Amino acid sequence: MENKTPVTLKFLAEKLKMSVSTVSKALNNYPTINEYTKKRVQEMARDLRFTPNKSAINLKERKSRIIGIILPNLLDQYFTRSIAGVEQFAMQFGYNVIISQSHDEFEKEKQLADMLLKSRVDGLIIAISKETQDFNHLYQFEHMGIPVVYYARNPSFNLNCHKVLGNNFQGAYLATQFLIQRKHQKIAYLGGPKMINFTHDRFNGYINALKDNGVSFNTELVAYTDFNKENTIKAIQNLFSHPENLPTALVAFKEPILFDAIKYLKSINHPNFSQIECIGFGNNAFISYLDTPPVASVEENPESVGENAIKLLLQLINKEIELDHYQKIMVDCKLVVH
Amino acid sequence: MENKTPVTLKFLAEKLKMSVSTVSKALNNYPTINEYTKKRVQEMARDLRFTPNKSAINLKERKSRIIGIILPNLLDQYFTRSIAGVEQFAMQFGYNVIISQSHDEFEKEKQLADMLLKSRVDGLIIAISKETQDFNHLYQFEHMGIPVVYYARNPSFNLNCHKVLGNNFQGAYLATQFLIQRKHQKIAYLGGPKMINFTHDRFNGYINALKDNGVSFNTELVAYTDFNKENTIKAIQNLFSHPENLPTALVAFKEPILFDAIKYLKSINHPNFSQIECIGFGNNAFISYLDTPPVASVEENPESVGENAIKLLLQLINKEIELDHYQKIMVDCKLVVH
DNA sequence: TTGTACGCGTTATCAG
DNA sequence: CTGATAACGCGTACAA
Repeated sequence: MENKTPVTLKFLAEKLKMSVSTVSKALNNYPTINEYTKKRVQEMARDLRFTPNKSAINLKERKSRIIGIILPNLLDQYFTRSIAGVEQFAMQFGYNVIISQSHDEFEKEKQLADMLLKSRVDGLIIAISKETQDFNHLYQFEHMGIPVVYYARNPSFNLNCHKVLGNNFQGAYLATQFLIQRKHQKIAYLGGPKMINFTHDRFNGYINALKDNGVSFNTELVAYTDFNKENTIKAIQNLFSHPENLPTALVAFKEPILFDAIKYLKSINHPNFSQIECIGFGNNAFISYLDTPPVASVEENPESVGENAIKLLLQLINKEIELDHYQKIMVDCKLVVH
Repeated sequence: MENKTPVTLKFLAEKLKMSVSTVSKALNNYPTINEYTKKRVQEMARDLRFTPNKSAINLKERKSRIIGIILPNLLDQYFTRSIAGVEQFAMQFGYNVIISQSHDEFEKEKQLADMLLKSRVDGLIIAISKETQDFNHLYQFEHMGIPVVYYARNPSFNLNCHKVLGNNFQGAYLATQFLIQRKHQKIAYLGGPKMINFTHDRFNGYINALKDNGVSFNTELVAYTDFNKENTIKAIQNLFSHPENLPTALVAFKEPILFDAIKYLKSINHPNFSQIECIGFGNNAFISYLDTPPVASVEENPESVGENAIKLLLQLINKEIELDHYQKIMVDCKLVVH
């Protein structure tokens, strides 16, 4: 099946003994083209499987109808779920989506940003890597008039940018309040890496829920970990090391980490294990398979976060919102009781 | 920050009072350009943040250095894991990757294929949707000389194409053999949707392991389900409905389904529950949190499947392998004991 | 060593 | 109703 000559407009035109412009117009259903001519052209195009070259169109139109997404990790369900929200809306408005993962590395993120810039995406949605402190690779986009929406992960506080974020404060507040209503007074908080700045918001939600409900706060009930299992165990050991302040409940910043914690407590046969009630962020589908599941989960609605991000981005692309009129959208969490 | 004039080669040339071609050559480090000129051009390009327009280059070079990936679902860890293998290798050879999900719908898959075709990807890696029977949308690629590698999911038997598949036969064989070695004689097989054709391979692996080890086969020990929990429960009820043929072990085609099965058996307090040993395909990371985990998992090495797919695709792109010299690569599974 | 001219595939303008 | 022509941004033979 030789294919020396790609099927282009010119090729069709030669076959049909017409001009390239007529062929183009016929295919695009211009009203000024004779019906019979249209038929001929369109049939020939179909038979020869003519496929318009998007690069040529992009070049001409000076836009690509492509949205770029950069996210840290496709193995994290939060992000894959968020994509669904983006995709659906983008498609609906005639945009395609390029998904790429930074693996939480700054260098990789920069590389991906450059590639998307060269591809002249019409907009970028990004959840920054945990290493990202410098934003030059992203400023470039705005410098070229390409809108960027930061989502899921909050960049440094004083950065002027468009953001769509989960309401971490409210999520942690809900969780803590729920546990208080279940008569817990010693509620521990297990936080995440401090450089991920939603850690603070969640902590504040926890603190405020305590305060608003008249439960006293105790630093012995707070510990931090990262995504490393051993560090989580250390943190848990810490939390449970004060006999006069033994936690009866636990709020954790992320579910898999919570699972590690539960597993550990169970493994050491913690005396009050069966009374301890836990809540984590995530609402992982696997919870239904656990024998000692968390009492509830903070559902972060990542699809909705993605949807809000793409909606905002499309408004920016269509200039319904000024590029430098920075928006901040918060998506509320929901408490799901198991 | 106005940006009326996009920074193009022409723009740079005017600024520098040189010709466009000189600028182009300088940026591409042509040996025929004076060192001093190069310096000037490159500095100016950097200062003005010149970013080459990929559409223009694609048009000129008649290729995009982009690989398209279509897969059914980003929520399935098998597929997201497989992407890692593809990405790494593609990047290394200067290719970028466009990931898109068909949501296991034929129409969506067709739509995505068309868009990738228009984008003139240099190659396509696809795990077909479960609805895909017709392959015209994929033939188009080969018709235009663009190689396609089918991976993870096996298209209909008599389709001539390049394939990279998990060795499902071997995986099921390993699992069954392992259970036999642990003295099981009544090993049930829980298969998946019949239209997903690896179901047959796995069943054959099961059968052959039985035969090779002198264990008799019994149809009462075989049932099929899909991804619906209720159907799984029905299948399990079926398997355990013959008192004279009660399974003591179970091989399941996919882990989440196996978890449903285990959960059900536990919920009804099946008398010999604690003796039953199970193995499923997947090796899900959450297994470590289960109280009654499968005794082992069939690790399908999706990263390796992805890696083999991209390697093959690159060979096809580089014409190291003829487009119509169809290849079939099998990636072995590994048994992981928990 | 640098510049000129052309073409990649498409669409839009304007003339016929 | 149809066709010639220019332009989008870039790379490269060929000319100077």
